[in-house]
Amino acid sequence: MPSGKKVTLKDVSAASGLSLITVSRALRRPETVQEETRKKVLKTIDEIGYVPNLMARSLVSNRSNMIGVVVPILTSSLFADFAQGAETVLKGANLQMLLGVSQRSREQEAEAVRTFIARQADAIIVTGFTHSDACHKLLKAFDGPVVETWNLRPEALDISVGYSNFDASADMTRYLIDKGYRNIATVGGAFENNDQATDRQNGFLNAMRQAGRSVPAENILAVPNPTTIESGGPLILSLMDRKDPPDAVFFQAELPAQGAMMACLSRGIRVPEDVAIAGFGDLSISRLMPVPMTTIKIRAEEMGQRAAELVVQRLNKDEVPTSVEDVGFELMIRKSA
Amino acid sequence: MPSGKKVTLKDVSAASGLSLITVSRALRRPETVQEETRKKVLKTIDEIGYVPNLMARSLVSNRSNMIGVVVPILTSSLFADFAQGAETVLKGANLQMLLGVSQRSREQEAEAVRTFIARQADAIIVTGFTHSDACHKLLKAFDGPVVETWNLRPEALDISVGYSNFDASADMTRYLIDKGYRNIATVGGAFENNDQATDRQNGFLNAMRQAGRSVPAENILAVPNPTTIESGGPLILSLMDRKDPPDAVFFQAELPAQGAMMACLSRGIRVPEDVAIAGFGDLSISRLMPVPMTTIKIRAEEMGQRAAELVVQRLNKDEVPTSVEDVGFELMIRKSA
DNA sequence: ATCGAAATGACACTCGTATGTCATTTGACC
DNA sequence: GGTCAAATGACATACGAGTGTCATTTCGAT
Repeated sequence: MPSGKKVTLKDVSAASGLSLITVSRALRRPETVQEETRKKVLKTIDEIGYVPNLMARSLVSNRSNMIGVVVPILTSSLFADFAQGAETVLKGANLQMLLGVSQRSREQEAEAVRTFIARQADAIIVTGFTHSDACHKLLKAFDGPVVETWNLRPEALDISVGYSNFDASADMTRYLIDKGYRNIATVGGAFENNDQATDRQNGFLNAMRQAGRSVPAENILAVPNPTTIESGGPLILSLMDRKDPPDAVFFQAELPAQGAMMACLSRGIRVPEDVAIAGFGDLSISRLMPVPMTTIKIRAEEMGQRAAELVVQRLNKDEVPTSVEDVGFELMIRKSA
Repeated sequence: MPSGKKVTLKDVSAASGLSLITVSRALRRPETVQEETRKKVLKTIDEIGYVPNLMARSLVSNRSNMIGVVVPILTSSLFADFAQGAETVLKGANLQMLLGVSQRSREQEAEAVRTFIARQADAIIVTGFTHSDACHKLLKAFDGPVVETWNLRPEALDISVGYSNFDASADMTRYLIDKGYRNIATVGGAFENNDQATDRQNGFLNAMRQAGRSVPAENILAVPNPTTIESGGPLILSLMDRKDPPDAVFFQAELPAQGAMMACLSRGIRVPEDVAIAGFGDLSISRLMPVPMTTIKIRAEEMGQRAAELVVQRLNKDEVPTSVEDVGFELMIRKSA
């Protein structure tokens, strides 16, 4: 273990022969000390390797400069994009991101939020609007900006940055209907504690209803949580084995859609001739697949950036004009449907 | 902004009518207070929503329970897996992960490390062995476990957990040679400040040399940093347009390999008949591609877990038997080469 | 009622940094 | 040598939690 001990301001003071106060001033208000003194301090700091203790500083200033961010999982491109977007903006504002992973469990989300609060985070960014009572209470009592992301809902706690999962899903469904598909199945996933997934499902059902289409129960399917590329293949193959197979399948998550397409192609099932496939999420590979995927593009990185930007604005006491920001989505009509 | 003010132990004391000391004891050494008192304290805490200030606690205990982790990028499945692995283990040990993204820049890495130290992180986990002088100095002076990951190198600072990029690359190269490919090209990427990429390149070159194969300069290619799925297609198409195109291309990164395969297939270039493609990284889709990808599996999540586990062990003052841990890799021989 | 132990409280001090008030030193200028 | 401002220093206090020492209160057992 590389070892040195903690070097404090006091050590800098001792090593430089200057008083603690002067050293402190040289760093915090350089204009109040002589240039020469300041240089001496900086030189000493460099020599003995002093790094200021931000925790102690935070205790005094009542600002930790840390921002808590909760994501359901990291190992999903979109959430990684989101986290990366947030991290970039936060770093630019000299803020440290605290990352928590909830695994889509309300308890883990609450635990992460509790930890952020205990660590004196200045703001908290969470995914979705579905929280446990405890978590809700914590966030409401929290003294700082709270951003809910990845969806739009009326019951926002404070700020929200997202897109309408309901509308996105409904738009895609309408597109499929307009395209003339008559036997449309849908595959949801990761419903637990997940308003995004629920809204996607409802968006589909609503659009179908509005078009006067009934949806037989066997056309509403789901893959286990977390959604993976592996789950799509077996599912669509079992669908295609039916005597009245669907002519279109709308996957409410991208990975299973990709897996489904791969499975179809390797079984000689043509996409979209034999079955159309639509996804949700638009990963970078989707466009390059053997049959480019028709899907919904989500601006995950931008969402992370905006969430962070709004936090920064709030913390700087600038007003935040709108507290609900819709970053939108985009139907990517390609070949697969 | 949800608002409440900071609630301190003192407030609990006031609200409960108990002295500060008793409240403190009720929490820290429950056996020294009466059961009834303890309950009263807990009830008050719940009522007024007290959350302990871990920063203040850390100041005294000299332990922040935060662990800094630097990754080059988050938006790469493997690094996300790695971070997720680390996060899971750290959370299990009641440790908070501080995530820093270096974008493969030495300066940003150094900056992240400096921040971790300033925030009193108890341990630091970095990617690779290539650090700026400043960063190296910081890590050497750091008073806590330092883990270098994603490679194995003799010049480790402290602990290291990784696999041999050199060997992995060399193994794949030998496999291609043994398979009878005679005109093998390679595509590297993200070489800047990246010992992993460098070692992969050298592993290839070394294996070729040992097999008595010369590698013409035009067979050594690179994609820009960061590596993307988009870069693979144009590159392999230009290769295949040569009058003496390679019969195998070893991509030292997975995404360009995937992009290359997709591009070939949509151009009617058969894989592996017209050109074999090998990758490095084995993302979950690789196995499911139209032509399953021959590649090298890296245990990214496990690497993150082990790095975190070793940190936890060290912090618990248990001995860490080996300070160099090889998590290995695996050649995944599939159809594409 | 008395004794003793357990429970609780009071006070001082620590961690590293920051700041406000006031005192002292330094140096330049006349 | 005297004056004044700038630079520096000393001291106290704060942030929130925690500990050590010692004093006081409470309560049960005798």
